[in-house]
Amino acid sequence: MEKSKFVQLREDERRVRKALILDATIKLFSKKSFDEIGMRDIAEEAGISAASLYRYFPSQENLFVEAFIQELYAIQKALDHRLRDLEQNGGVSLERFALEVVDYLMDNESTFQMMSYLMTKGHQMPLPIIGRFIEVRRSFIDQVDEVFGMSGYKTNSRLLSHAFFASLTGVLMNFRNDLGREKEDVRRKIHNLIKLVAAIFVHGATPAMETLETARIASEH
Amino acid sequence: MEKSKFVQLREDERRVRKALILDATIKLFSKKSFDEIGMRDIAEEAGISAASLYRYFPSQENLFVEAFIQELYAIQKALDHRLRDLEQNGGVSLERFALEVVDYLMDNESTFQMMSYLMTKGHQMPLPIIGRFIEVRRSFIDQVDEVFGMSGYKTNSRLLSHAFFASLTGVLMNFRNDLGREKEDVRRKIHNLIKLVAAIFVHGATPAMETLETARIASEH
DNA sequence: TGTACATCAGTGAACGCGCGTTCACTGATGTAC
DNA sequence: TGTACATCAGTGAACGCGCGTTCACTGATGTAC
Repeated sequence: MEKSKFVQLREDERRVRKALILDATIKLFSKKSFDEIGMRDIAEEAGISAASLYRYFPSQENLFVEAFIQELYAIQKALDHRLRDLEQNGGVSLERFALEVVDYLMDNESTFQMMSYLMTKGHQMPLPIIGRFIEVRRSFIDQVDEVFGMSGYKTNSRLLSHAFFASLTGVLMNFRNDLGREKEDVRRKIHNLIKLVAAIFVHGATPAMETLETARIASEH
Repeated sequence: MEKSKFVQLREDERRVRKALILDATIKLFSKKSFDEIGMRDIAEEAGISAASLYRYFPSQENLFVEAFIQELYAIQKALDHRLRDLEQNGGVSLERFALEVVDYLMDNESTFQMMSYLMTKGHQMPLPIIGRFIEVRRSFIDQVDEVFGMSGYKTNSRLLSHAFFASLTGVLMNFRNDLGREKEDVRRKIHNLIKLVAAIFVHGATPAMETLETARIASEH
Protein backbone atom coordinates (compact mmCIF):
# COMPACT_ATOMS: atom_id res chain seq x y z
CA MET A 1 0.00 0.00 0.00
CA GLU A 2 2.55 2.59 1.15
CA LYS A 3 5.05 1.11 -1.23
CA SER A 4 2.64 1.61 -4.10
CA LYS A 5 2.32 5.26 -3.14
CA PHE A 6 6.06 5.79 -3.31
CA VAL A 7 6.22 3.98 -6.60
CA GLN A 8 3.43 6.20 -7.81
CA LEU A 9 5.35 9.31 -6.78
CA ARG A 10 8.45 8.12 -8.59
CA GLU A 11 6.44 7.48 -11.69
CA ASP A 12 4.90 10.91 -11.52
CA GLU A 13 8.29 12.52 -11.22
CA ARG A 14 9.46 10.49 -14.14
CA ARG A 15 6.62 11.76 -16.23
CA VAL A 16 7.37 15.32 -15.25
CA ARG A 17 11.00 14.90 -16.25
CA LYS A 18 10.01 13.39 -19.56
CA ALA A 19 7.77 16.37 -20.16
CA LEU A 20 10.61 18.75 -19.35
CA ILE A 21 12.82 17.04 -21.92
CA LEU A 22 10.07 17.21 -24.51
CA ASP A 23 9.56 20.91 -23.80
CA ALA A 24 13.26 21.55 -24.20
CA THR A 25 13.22 19.68 -27.49
CA ILE A 26 10.27 21.64 -28.82
CA LYS A 27 11.94 24.84 -27.74
CA LEU A 28 14.92 23.89 -29.87
CA PHE A 29 12.66 23.32 -32.86
CA SER A 30 12.24 27.07 -33.07
CA LYS A 31 15.97 27.73 -33.10
CA LYS A 32 17.34 25.10 -35.43
CA SER A 33 16.21 22.90 -38.22
CA PHE A 34 15.34 19.37 -37.12
CA ASP A 35 18.22 17.62 -38.72
CA GLU A 36 20.58 20.03 -37.01
CA ILE A 37 19.40 19.21 -33.51
CA GLY A 38 21.59 16.70 -31.72
CA MET A 39 21.15 14.81 -28.48
CA ARG A 40 23.82 17.00 -26.89
CA ASP A 41 21.84 20.11 -27.82
CA ILE A 42 18.68 18.76 -26.26
CA ALA A 43 20.57 17.72 -23.17
CA GLU A 44 22.06 21.18 -22.78
CA GLU A 45 18.70 22.86 -23.26
CA ALA A 46 17.17 20.59 -20.64
CA GLY A 47 20.08 21.05 -18.27
CA ILE A 48 21.15 17.42 -18.06
CA SER A 49 23.73 15.22 -19.70
CA ALA A 50 23.21 13.54 -23.03
CA ALA A 51 23.45 10.13 -21.45
CA SER A 52 20.54 10.94 -19.17
CA LEU A 53 18.22 11.35 -22.11
CA TYR A 54 18.43 7.63 -22.63
CA ARG A 55 16.91 7.04 -19.21
CA TYR A 56 13.69 8.50 -20.64
CA PHE A 57 13.72 7.79 -24.34
CA PRO A 58 15.12 4.71 -26.05
CA SER A 59 16.41 6.65 -29.03
CA GLN A 60 16.56 10.02 -30.69
CA GLU A 61 13.89 8.99 -33.15
CA ASN A 62 11.52 8.03 -30.36
CA LEU A 63 12.12 11.33 -28.57
CA PHE A 64 11.42 13.27 -31.75
CA VAL A 65 8.28 11.30 -32.45
CA GLU A 66 6.91 12.07 -29.02
CA ALA A 67 7.83 15.73 -29.33
CA PHE A 68 6.20 16.02 -32.75
CA ILE A 69 3.03 14.39 -31.60
CA GLN A 70 2.82 16.53 -28.49
CA GLU A 71 3.30 19.61 -30.63
CA LEU A 72 0.65 18.47 -33.09
CA TYR A 73 -1.86 18.11 -30.27
CA ALA A 74 -0.95 21.60 -29.10
CA ILE A 75 -1.58 23.05 -32.54
CA GLN A 76 -4.95 21.43 -32.86
CA LYS A 77 -5.97 22.60 -29.43
CA ALA A 78 -4.74 26.15 -30.02
CA LEU A 79 -6.52 26.48 -33.35
CA ASP A 80 -9.71 25.08 -31.97
CA HIS A 81 -9.52 27.44 -29.05
CA ARG A 82 -9.03 30.45 -31.27
CA LEU A 83 -11.94 29.50 -33.46
CA ARG A 84 -14.25 29.13 -30.44
CA ASP A 85 -12.98 32.46 -29.17
CA LEU A 86 -13.85 34.19 -32.40
CA GLU A 87 -17.26 32.61 -32.42
CA GLN A 88 -18.07 34.20 -29.10
CA ASN A 89 -16.53 37.57 -29.85
CA GLY A 90 -18.30 39.02 -32.81
CA GLY A 91 -18.45 36.20 -35.26
CA VAL A 92 -16.02 34.49 -37.54
CA SER A 93 -15.17 35.75 -40.98
CA LEU A 94 -12.80 33.82 -43.17
CA GLU A 95 -10.40 36.72 -42.99
CA ARG A 96 -10.40 36.94 -39.22
CA PHE A 97 -9.95 33.22 -38.86
CA ALA A 98 -7.12 33.16 -41.39
CA LEU A 99 -5.34 36.05 -39.72
CA GLU A 100 -5.58 34.30 -36.37
CA VAL A 101 -4.01 31.21 -37.83
CA VAL A 102 -1.28 33.15 -39.56
CA ASP A 103 -0.40 35.03 -36.41
CA TYR A 104 -0.31 31.83 -34.46
CA LEU A 105 2.06 30.26 -36.94
CA MET A 106 4.26 33.34 -37.08
CA ASP A 107 4.49 33.57 -33.32
CA ASN A 108 5.20 29.89 -32.84
CA GLU A 109 8.26 29.29 -34.89
CA SER A 110 8.61 25.69 -33.77
CA THR A 111 5.11 24.84 -34.88
CA PHE A 112 5.68 26.38 -38.24
CA GLN A 113 9.01 24.66 -38.70
CA MET A 114 7.40 21.37 -37.92
CA MET A 115 4.60 21.87 -40.36
CA SER A 116 7.01 22.75 -43.15
CA TYR A 117 9.07 19.75 -42.29
CA LEU A 118 6.09 17.43 -42.33
CA MET A 119 4.99 18.78 -45.68
CA THR A 120 8.32 18.36 -47.40
CA LYS A 121 9.66 15.24 -45.70
CA GLY A 122 6.53 13.91 -44.09
CA HIS A 123 6.26 10.87 -46.31
CA GLN A 124 9.37 9.33 -44.81
CA MET A 125 8.40 9.89 -41.21
CA PRO A 126 7.33 7.21 -38.75
CA LEU A 127 3.72 6.17 -39.10
CA PRO A 128 2.35 7.56 -35.84
CA ILE A 129 3.49 11.03 -36.85
CA ILE A 130 2.05 10.78 -40.32
CA GLY A 131 -1.25 9.70 -38.84
CA ARG A 132 -1.39 12.56 -36.40
CA PHE A 133 -0.36 15.08 -39.02
CA ILE A 134 -3.08 14.02 -41.40
CA GLU A 135 -5.58 14.09 -38.56
CA VAL A 136 -4.58 17.61 -37.54
CA ARG A 137 -4.68 18.81 -41.10
CA ARG A 138 -8.09 17.34 -41.60
CA SER A 139 -9.31 18.88 -38.41
CA PHE A 140 -8.01 22.24 -39.56
CA ILE A 141 -9.65 21.90 -42.93
CA ASP A 142 -12.83 20.99 -41.11
CA GLN A 143 -12.62 24.28 -39.31
CA VAL A 144 -12.13 26.15 -42.56
CA ASP A 145 -15.12 24.27 -43.85
CA GLU A 146 -17.10 25.38 -40.87
CA VAL A 147 -16.14 28.99 -41.47
CA PHE A 148 -17.11 28.70 -45.11
CA GLY A 149 -20.38 27.26 -43.92
CA MET A 150 -20.98 30.27 -41.68
CA SER A 151 -20.16 32.52 -44.59
CA GLY A 152 -23.10 31.08 -46.45
CA TYR A 153 -21.60 28.33 -48.55
CA LYS A 154 -23.47 25.11 -48.56
CA THR A 155 -22.24 21.77 -49.75
CA ASN A 156 -19.20 20.96 -51.81
CA SER A 157 -17.06 23.49 -50.02
CA ARG A 158 -14.62 20.71 -49.22
CA LEU A 159 -12.38 21.34 -52.20
CA LEU A 160 -12.62 25.03 -51.55
CA SER A 161 -11.39 24.49 -48.00
CA HIS A 162 -8.48 22.44 -49.24
CA ALA A 163 -7.55 25.17 -51.66
CA PHE A 164 -7.80 27.85 -49.04
CA PHE A 165 -5.70 25.88 -46.61
CA ALA A 166 -3.08 25.40 -49.30
CA SER A 167 -3.06 29.06 -50.19
CA LEU A 168 -2.66 30.07 -46.61
CA THR A 169 0.30 27.79 -46.00
CA GLY A 170 1.72 28.76 -49.38
CA VAL A 171 1.74 32.43 -48.48
CA LEU A 172 3.48 31.70 -45.22
CA MET A 173 6.09 29.40 -46.68
CA ASN A 174 6.93 31.72 -49.51
CA PHE A 175 7.16 35.04 -47.79
CA ARG A 176 8.06 34.19 -44.24
CA ASN A 177 11.80 34.41 -44.79
CA ASP A 178 11.75 37.28 -47.20
CA LEU A 179 15.25 38.63 -47.08
CA GLY A 180 16.32 42.11 -46.23
CA ARG A 181 13.00 42.95 -44.68
CA GLU A 182 12.09 43.94 -41.16
CA LYS A 183 10.10 41.42 -39.20
CA GLU A 184 7.07 43.64 -38.85
CA ASP A 185 7.32 44.49 -42.53
CA VAL A 186 7.09 40.82 -43.36
CA ARG A 187 4.10 40.40 -41.11
CA ARG A 188 2.31 43.30 -42.74
CA LYS A 189 2.98 41.93 -46.19
CA ILE A 190 1.73 38.50 -45.21
CA HIS A 191 -1.34 39.99 -43.60
CA ASN A 192 -2.11 41.86 -46.77
CA LEU A 193 -1.70 38.76 -48.85
CA ILE A 194 -3.91 36.77 -46.53
CA LYS A 195 -6.58 39.45 -46.59
CA LEU A 196 -6.44 39.44 -50.34
CA VAL A 197 -6.70 35.68 -50.55
CA ALA A 198 -9.56 35.59 -48.07
CA ALA A 199 -11.42 38.27 -49.99
CA ILE A 200 -10.90 36.41 -53.24
CA PHE A 201 -12.13 33.19 -51.75
CA VAL A 202 -15.19 34.82 -50.29
CA HIS A 203 -16.25 37.03 -53.15
CA GLY A 204 -15.09 34.92 -56.00
CA ALA A 205 -15.97 31.42 -55.02
CA THR A 206 -19.56 31.18 -56.13
CA PRO A 207 -19.15 31.76 -59.85
CA ALA A 208 -15.93 29.80 -59.69
CA MET A 209 -17.62 26.72 -58.35
CA GLU A 210 -19.57 26.34 -61.56
CA THR A 211 -16.43 26.59 -63.63
CA LEU A 212 -14.83 23.97 -61.47
CA GLU A 213 -17.81 21.67 -61.63
CA THR A 214 -17.58 21.82 -65.40
CA ALA A 215 -13.87 21.15 -65.32
CA ARG A 216 -14.28 18.23 -62.97
CA ILE A 217 -16.92 16.60 -65.07
CA ALA A 218 -14.87 17.15 -68.19
CA SER A 219 -11.76 15.62 -66.63
CA GLU A 220 -13.62 12.49 -65.68
CA HIS A 221 -14.61 11.65 -69.24
CA MET B 1 49.86 28.47 -80.76
CA GLU B 2 49.53 24.72 -80.92
CA LYS B 3 50.17 24.53 -77.23
CA SER B 4 47.31 26.93 -76.61
CA LYS B 5 45.07 24.68 -78.64
CA PHE B 6 45.91 21.66 -76.54
CA VAL B 7 45.42 23.66 -73.41
CA GLN B 8 42.10 24.78 -74.82
CA LEU B 9 41.07 21.20 -75.48
CA ARG B 10 41.99 20.17 -71.97
CA GLU B 11 39.97 23.02 -70.57
CA ASP B 12 37.00 22.06 -72.69
CA GLU B 13 37.16 18.49 -71.47
CA ARG B 14 37.39 19.76 -67.95
CA ARG B 15 34.27 21.79 -68.42
CA VAL B 16 32.44 18.79 -69.84
CA ARG B 17 33.45 16.67 -66.88
CA LYS B 18 32.32 19.35 -64.47
CA ALA B 19 28.99 19.42 -66.25
CA LEU B 20 28.68 15.66 -65.95
CA ILE B 21 29.24 15.85 -62.23
CA LEU B 22 26.67 18.61 -61.90
CA ASP B 23 24.17 16.57 -63.88
CA ALA B 24 24.76 13.58 -61.67
CA THR B 25 24.24 15.75 -58.62
CA ILE B 26 21.00 17.19 -59.91
CA LYS B 27 19.83 13.72 -60.78
CA LEU B 28 20.35 12.74 -57.16
CA PHE B 29 18.27 15.70 -56.00
CA SER B 30 15.23 13.87 -57.27
CA LYS B 31 16.04 10.72 -55.34
CA LYS B 32 17.12 11.98 -51.94
CA SER B 33 16.78 15.01 -49.80
CA PHE B 34 19.71 17.39 -50.01
CA ASP B 35 21.09 16.78 -46.59
CA GLU B 36 21.11 13.07 -47.30
CA ILE B 37 23.31 13.33 -50.37
CA GLY B 38 26.96 12.62 -49.69
CA MET B 39 30.05 13.05 -51.79
CA ARG B 40 30.28 9.29 -52.15
CA ASP B 41 26.75 9.19 -53.56
CA ILE B 42 27.53 11.84 -56.12
CA ALA B 43 30.74 10.09 -57.06
CA GLU B 44 28.93 6.82 -57.58
CA GLU B 45 26.22 8.45 -59.69
CA ALA B 46 28.88 10.12 -61.81
CA GLY B 47 30.91 6.93 -62.10
CA ILE B 48 34.09 8.21 -60.50
CA SER B 49 35.69 8.13 -57.07
CA ALA B 50 34.84 10.56 -54.32
CA ALA B 51 38.37 11.91 -54.30
CA SER B 52 38.05 12.85 -57.94
CA LEU B 53 35.26 15.26 -57.19
CA TYR B 54 37.78 17.48 -55.50
CA ARG B 55 39.65 17.88 -58.77
CA TYR B 56 36.63 19.84 -59.99
CA PHE B 57 35.04 21.41 -56.96
CA PRO B 58 36.84 22.73 -53.90
CA SER B 59 34.14 21.58 -51.52
CA GLN B 60 30.74 19.99 -51.24
CA GLU B 61 29.17 23.35 -50.58
CA ASN B 62 30.65 24.80 -53.73
CA LEU B 63 29.43 21.85 -55.78
CA PHE B 64 25.94 22.21 -54.40
CA VAL B 65 25.90 25.92 -55.05
CA GLU B 66 26.81 25.42 -58.69
CA ALA B 67 24.24 22.66 -59.07
CA PHE B 68 21.51 24.77 -57.51
CA ILE B 69 22.26 27.73 -59.68
CA GLN B 70 22.37 25.63 -62.83
CA GLU B 71 19.03 24.14 -61.90
CA LEU B 72 17.55 27.56 -61.20
CA TYR B 73 18.55 28.73 -64.64
CA ALA B 74 16.93 25.64 -66.11
CA ILE B 75 13.67 26.34 -64.31
CA GLN B 76 13.50 29.90 -65.48
CA LYS B 77 14.22 28.90 -69.04
CA ALA B 78 11.69 26.08 -69.00
CA LEU B 79 8.92 28.24 -67.58
CA ASP B 80 9.64 31.02 -70.01
CA HIS B 81 9.60 28.56 -72.86
CA ARG B 82 6.27 27.14 -71.83
CA LEU B 83 4.71 30.54 -71.52
CA ARG B 84 5.88 31.55 -75.04
CA ASP B 85 4.58 28.24 -76.31
CA LEU B 86 1.15 28.88 -74.89
CA GLU B 87 1.11 32.37 -76.33
CA GLN B 88 1.54 30.98 -79.81
CA ASN B 89 -0.87 28.08 -79.42
CA GLY B 90 -4.24 29.49 -78.64
CA GLY B 91 -3.59 32.05 -75.97
CA VAL B 92 -2.76 31.96 -72.31
CA SER B 93 -5.35 31.66 -69.63
CA LEU B 94 -4.34 31.71 -66.01
CA GLU B 95 -5.55 28.17 -65.71
CA ARG B 96 -3.58 26.85 -68.63
CA PHE B 97 -0.45 28.59 -67.47
CA ALA B 98 -0.85 27.32 -63.91
CA LEU B 99 -1.43 23.77 -65.10
CA GLU B 100 1.70 23.92 -67.22
CA VAL B 101 3.72 25.03 -64.25
CA VAL B 102 2.24 22.41 -61.99
CA ASP B 103 2.94 19.65 -64.46
CA TYR B 104 6.47 20.85 -64.90
CA LEU B 105 7.05 20.79 -61.17
CA MET B 106 5.44 17.38 -60.79
CA ASP B 107 7.51 15.90 -63.58
CA ASN B 108 10.76 17.38 -62.37
CA GLU B 109 11.13 16.11 -58.89
CA SER B 110 14.56 17.62 -58.40
CA THR B 111 13.33 21.07 -59.29
CA PHE B 112 10.47 20.78 -56.90
CA GLN B 113 12.66 19.46 -54.12
CA MET B 114 15.01 22.35 -54.60
CA MET B 115 12.23 24.92 -54.48
CA SER B 116 10.85 23.47 -51.26
CA TYR B 117 14.29 23.44 -49.81
CA LEU B 118 14.95 27.04 -50.74
CA MET B 119 11.65 28.11 -49.25
CA THR B 120 12.16 26.42 -45.93
CA LYS B 121 15.91 26.75 -45.46
CA GLY B 122 16.73 29.37 -48.05
CA HIS B 123 17.62 32.06 -45.57
CA GLN B 124 20.70 30.18 -44.45
CA MET B 125 22.00 29.41 -47.90
CA PRO B 126 25.04 31.04 -49.54
CA LEU B 127 24.33 34.44 -51.00
CA PRO B 128 24.68 33.60 -54.71
CA ILE B 129 21.92 31.02 -54.38
CA ILE B 130 19.62 33.34 -52.48
CA GLY B 131 20.12 35.97 -55.15
CA ARG B 132 19.35 33.60 -57.98
CA PHE B 133 16.34 32.18 -56.20
CA ILE B 134 14.81 35.58 -55.62
CA GLU B 135 15.50 36.49 -59.22
CA VAL B 136 13.82 33.36 -60.52
CA ARG B 137 10.87 33.84 -58.25
CA ARG B 138 10.48 37.42 -59.33
CA SER B 139 10.71 36.42 -62.97
CA PHE B 140 8.02 33.84 -62.39
CA ILE B 141 5.77 36.30 -60.66
CA ASP B 142 6.37 38.66 -63.58
CA GLN B 143 5.02 35.97 -65.84
CA VAL B 144 1.95 35.54 -63.69
CA ASP B 145 1.58 39.29 -63.82
CA GLU B 146 1.75 39.17 -67.57
CA VAL B 147 -0.96 36.53 -67.67
CA PHE B 148 -3.14 38.55 -65.37
CA GLY B 149 -2.55 41.47 -67.69
CA MET B 150 -3.72 39.44 -70.69
CA SER B 151 -6.76 38.44 -68.70
CA GLY B 152 -7.76 42.06 -68.49
CA TYR B 153 -6.39 43.21 -65.16
CA LYS B 154 -4.64 46.53 -65.22
CA THR B 155 -2.41 47.95 -62.57
CA ASN B 156 -1.86 46.77 -59.03
CA SER B 157 -2.03 43.13 -59.99
CA ARG B 158 1.35 42.68 -58.35
CA LEU B 159 -0.01 41.58 -54.99
CA LEU B 160 -2.48 39.39 -56.79
CA SER B 161 0.36 37.67 -58.60
CA HIS B 162 2.20 37.10 -55.38
CA ALA B 163 -0.87 35.58 -53.85
CA PHE B 164 -1.48 33.35 -56.83
CA PHE B 165 2.09 32.19 -56.87
CA ALA B 166 1.87 31.36 -53.18
CA SER B 167 -1.38 29.48 -53.64
CA LEU B 168 0.05 27.45 -56.46
CA THR B 169 3.12 26.39 -54.51
CA GLY B 170 0.98 25.83 -51.45
CA VAL B 171 -1.24 23.38 -53.27
CA LEU B 172 1.78 21.49 -54.52
CA MET B 173 3.56 21.34 -51.20
CA ASN B 174 0.51 20.25 -49.31
CA PHE B 175 -0.90 17.57 -51.53
CA ARG B 176 2.08 16.29 -53.43
CA ASN B 177 2.90 13.55 -50.96
CA ASP B 178 -0.62 12.65 -50.08
CA LEU B 179 -0.34 9.23 -48.58
CA GLY B 180 -2.06 6.12 -49.70
CA ARG B 181 -2.96 7.60 -53.04
CA GLU B 182 -2.04 6.60 -56.55
CA LYS B 183 0.26 8.93 -58.38
CA GLU B 184 -2.26 9.78 -61.05
CA ASP B 185 -4.88 10.25 -58.40
CA VAL B 186 -2.72 12.84 -56.75
CA ARG B 187 -2.17 14.61 -60.02
CA ARG B 188 -5.87 14.76 -60.70
CA LYS B 189 -6.58 16.13 -57.27
CA ILE B 190 -3.91 18.79 -57.67
CA HIS B 191 -5.19 19.68 -61.12
CA ASN B 192 -8.65 20.16 -59.71
CA LEU B 193 -7.37 22.33 -56.93
CA ILE B 194 -5.33 24.42 -59.33
CA LYS B 195 -8.31 24.86 -61.65
CA LEU B 196 -10.39 25.93 -58.70
CA VAL B 197 -7.78 28.41 -57.52
CA ALA B 198 -7.31 29.81 -61.00
CA ALA B 199 -11.04 30.22 -61.43
CA ILE B 200 -11.33 31.94 -58.08
CA PHE B 201 -8.52 34.30 -58.90
CA VAL B 202 -9.96 35.16 -62.26
CA HIS B 203 -13.60 35.58 -61.35
CA GLY B 204 -13.24 36.85 -57.86
CA ALA B 205 -10.37 39.25 -57.96
CA THR B 206 -12.04 42.47 -59.03
CA PRO B 207 -14.40 43.02 -56.11
CA ALA B 208 -11.69 41.72 -53.84
CA MET B 209 -9.23 44.38 -54.89
CA GLU B 210 -11.41 47.08 -53.37
CA THR B 211 -11.64 45.22 -50.10
CA LEU B 212 -7.91 44.87 -50.08
CA GLU B 213 -7.28 48.49 -50.91
CA THR B 214 -9.41 49.44 -47.95
CA ALA B 215 -7.56 47.04 -45.71
CA ARG B 216 -4.18 48.27 -46.88
CA ILE B 217 -5.01 51.88 -46.25
CA ALA B 218 -6.46 51.02 -42.87
CA SER B 219 -3.37 49.08 -41.85
CA GLU B 220 -1.11 51.99 -42.66
CA HIS B 221 -2.80 54.33 -40.19
C1' DT C 1 63.30 7.96 -82.93
C1' DG C 2 64.42 7.76 -78.04
C1' DT C 3 64.72 9.44 -73.46
C1' DA C 4 64.04 12.38 -69.45
C1' DC C 5 60.67 15.25 -67.65
C1' DA C 6 56.07 17.83 -66.76
C1' DT C 7 51.20 17.78 -66.31
C1' DC C 8 47.22 16.15 -64.70
C1' DA C 9 42.96 12.87 -64.20
C1' DG C 10 42.02 9.44 -61.21
C1' DT C 11 42.17 6.69 -57.01
C1' DG C 12 42.30 3.57 -52.43
C1' DA C 13 43.36 4.41 -48.09
C1' DA C 14 43.49 7.10 -44.34
C1' DC C 15 42.50 11.29 -41.27
C1' DG C 16 39.70 14.03 -38.21
C1' DC C 17 35.47 15.20 -36.58
C1' DG C 18 30.77 14.98 -34.89
C1' DC C 19 27.13 12.25 -33.88
C1' DG C 20 24.01 8.64 -31.57
C1' DT C 21 24.61 5.55 -28.23
C1' DT C 22 26.60 2.57 -24.42
C1' DC C 23 29.50 1.60 -20.33
C1' DA C 24 30.82 1.53 -15.81
C1' DC C 25 30.41 4.18 -12.10
C1' DT C 26 28.60 7.56 -8.17
C1' DG C 27 25.41 9.08 -4.94
C1' DA C 28 20.98 9.70 -3.10
C1' DT C 29 16.87 7.59 -1.31
C1' DG C 30 14.12 3.97 0.38
C1' DT C 31 13.53 -1.03 2.40
C1' DA C 32 14.29 -5.09 5.52
C1' DC C 33 15.32 -6.72 9.77
C1' DT D 1 18.47 3.22 15.88
C1' DG D 2 21.84 0.97 12.93
C1' DT D 3 23.34 -1.75 9.12
C1' DA D 4 23.25 -4.29 4.73
C1' DC D 5 21.03 -4.10 0.51
C1' DA D 6 18.04 -2.52 -3.66
C1' DT D 7 16.65 0.93 -6.81
C1' DC D 8 17.41 4.33 -9.82
C1' DA D 9 18.65 9.25 -11.62
C1' DG D 10 22.58 11.07 -13.36
C1' DT D 11 27.07 11.26 -15.59
C1' DG D 12 32.06 11.56 -17.98
C1' DA D 13 34.29 8.89 -20.92
C1' DA D 14 34.49 6.01 -24.54
C1' DC D 15 32.79 3.30 -28.75
C1' DG D 16 31.53 2.80 -33.52
C1' DC D 17 30.13 4.75 -37.57
C1' DG D 18 29.62 7.83 -41.46
C1' DC D 19 30.96 11.81 -43.46
C1' DG D 20 33.88 15.54 -45.86
C1' DT D 21 38.29 15.89 -47.06
C1' DT D 22 43.38 14.98 -47.85
C1' DC D 23 47.45 12.10 -48.97
C1' DA D 24 50.54 9.74 -51.60
C1' DC D 25 50.59 7.32 -55.48
C1' DT D 26 49.71 5.42 -60.56
C1' DG D 27 49.33 5.87 -65.29
C1' DA D 28 48.40 8.21 -69.42
C1' DT D 29 49.56 11.94 -72.46
C1' DG D 30 52.27 15.59 -74.13
C1' DT D 31 56.90 18.37 -74.35
C1' DA D 32 61.95 19.24 -74.89
C1' DC D 33 66.00 18.10 -76.95
